[in-house]
Amino acid sequence: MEAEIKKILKQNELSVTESRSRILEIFLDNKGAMAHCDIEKKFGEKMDRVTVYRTLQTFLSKGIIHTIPTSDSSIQYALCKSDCTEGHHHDDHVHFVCDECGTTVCLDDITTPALKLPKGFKPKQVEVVVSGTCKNCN
Amino acid sequence: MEAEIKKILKQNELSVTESRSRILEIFLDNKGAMAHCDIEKKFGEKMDRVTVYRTLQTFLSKGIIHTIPTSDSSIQYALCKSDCTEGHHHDDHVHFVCDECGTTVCLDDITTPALKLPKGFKPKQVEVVVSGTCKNCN
DNA sequence: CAAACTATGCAACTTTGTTGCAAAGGTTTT
DNA sequence: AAAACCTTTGCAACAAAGTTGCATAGTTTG
Repeated sequence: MEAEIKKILKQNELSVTESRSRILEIFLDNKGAMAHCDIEKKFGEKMDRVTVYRTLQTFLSKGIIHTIPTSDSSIQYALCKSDCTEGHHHDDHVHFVCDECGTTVCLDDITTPALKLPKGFKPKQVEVVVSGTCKNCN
Repeated sequence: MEAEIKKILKQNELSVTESRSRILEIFLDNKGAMAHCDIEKKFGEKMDRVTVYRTLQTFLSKGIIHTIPTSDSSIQYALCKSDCTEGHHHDDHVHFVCDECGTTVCLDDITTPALKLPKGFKPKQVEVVVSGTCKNCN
């Protein structure tokens, strides 16, 4: 586990620090998506809020994590699949938000469908977020 | 126009006030989606921030407007089609966000596709947000 | 191990969203 | 058309979320 974390950070040309390792560990443990505040709560007072913000920013720009659109004002973050590299994401999977337990998961095997758009619109990325009841709450 | 605004408010059992009329007018003018701050800017100091928040909340709960999920922490609001009533929305259309001009539009004629989900997942609503270049920026 | 560089934590601040309450505005009744 | 009634608005004060600059602590490289 620790080796895996180190590997991911080094692959992305990031220095291996305690904060980064611990945040990355949480993402690896917890397969679902997390908002900033979820991460903050996990640490209590052991880590500064600012560090969490900056670490998430760094992970985002390196393509280690990606964001998931939501209808409230929270930003959900989730681990990218291993074949995501800087500037070359594979964010073409469907996301599922459970109305009961509130968790967000990536359905990595369900790819976003092709869509017919009106004339003049050139699509670059398609985001799909399905809400309903998840496997565990059913 | 004024008559139209009055009609919509009365249909939804809302008293016809200046703030509500003016916010609704902006939505009718400006066919695209708007975030809270866009609306605030349009008024300058003529309307209190709190009033904008409360008016949007009211319009949301009555089904006059709906929210559009985003990957940043802003919430986008857009007018519902006229066949939306309280508690019975028709939010099954695709949204398009332009990377160039930043505007968000509802593609009312493109409905969200049916999706095959893994076993145990029960979908209730499907949100689709496409980003790319819009008709005007092409 | 030391020098060079980068990340962290703190403080101060800005922005965004919420709540209670008195005053102003809309609606209804007569 | 005015009074009584109810709802909405604006203000103030607050809470939460996010940002920035800078000194200190931690990491990496030679």
